[in-house]
Amino acid sequence: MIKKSTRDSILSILKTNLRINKKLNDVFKKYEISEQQFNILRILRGQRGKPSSLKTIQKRMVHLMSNTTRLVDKLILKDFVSRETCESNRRKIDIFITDKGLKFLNEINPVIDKSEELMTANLSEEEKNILTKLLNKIAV
Amino acid sequence: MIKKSTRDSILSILKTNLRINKKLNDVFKKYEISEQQFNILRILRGQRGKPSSLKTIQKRMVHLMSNTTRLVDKLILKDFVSRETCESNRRKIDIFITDKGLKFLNEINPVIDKSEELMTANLSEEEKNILTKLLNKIAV
DNA sequence: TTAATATATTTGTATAAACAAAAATTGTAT
DNA sequence: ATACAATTTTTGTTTATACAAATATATTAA
Repeated sequence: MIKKSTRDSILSILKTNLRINKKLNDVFKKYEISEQQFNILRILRGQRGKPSSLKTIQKRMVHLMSNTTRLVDKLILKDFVSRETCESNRRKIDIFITDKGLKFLNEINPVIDKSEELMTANLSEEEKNILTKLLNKIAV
Repeated sequence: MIKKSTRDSILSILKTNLRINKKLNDVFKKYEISEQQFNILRILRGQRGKPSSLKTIQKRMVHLMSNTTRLVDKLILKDFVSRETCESNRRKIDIFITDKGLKFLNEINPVIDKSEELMTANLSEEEKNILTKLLNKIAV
């Protein structure tokens, strides 16, 4: 028999995740980008000019999924990233964020940030830290 | 500027959710059922013989999504649920769990329960309760 | 009764995801 | 050098998801 505290906590995580995603997706939808595309842009920005390979992006993505290729395709269509084959290892491709991509990020990022602050507004600093600590002990 | 505690806590929720889903999906995959189908079966079992409409199921589902019809289709193919139009309101359909569905649930449920207990094994009772309480204050 | 509105479900369609297999390149052992 | 394995990316295919529109029935108001 499963403990009530266990079931409740797991269920709360799943449900809270859904609520968060819903709120975030409202923003993403408004800016006509998907959450995954947004995450890729942020990973690329973090590189500060250095290129990333698909593999690197994939490893860092929150939603590690198979089709980074096609996600990047879509970002290229929007002219948010560029792609060229890596000189030193021609299996790899180098992916960069463009100025347009950076500009877009600068526009949407504060909106996302504000949404996240709002979502956690009922928690104190300490509570947020406790929450993070507890979550990091789950399913490790 | 977003607070580190905010970003960390939100990110922890998203990532923990992914880890949990991964573990649960391992079980679901082994039993050749999807998480959503499993949840529908549990909702139906909770009815103890009383029928549910699609609407009812949809409202109770963790992943409230549009296509409950097609999920039920799949459960019918497996002979886990039955469907008939409601006599008193012919817009509705009555959905029941079959004996085969119940038997299946009894088989997979303890495996899921055990997986959930394992995932939260690093937390005490009290910690799990705190976690649930904190999560329920987010994105409400 | 008829029309308008609301409710419940189904269907169509476009997009995304999961997964496996293929293709291209590199590294290694013999 | 050749063959074999490993790495990285791409492609194909099946299934799932989101969303809108369509269908069927019921309810309400004139």
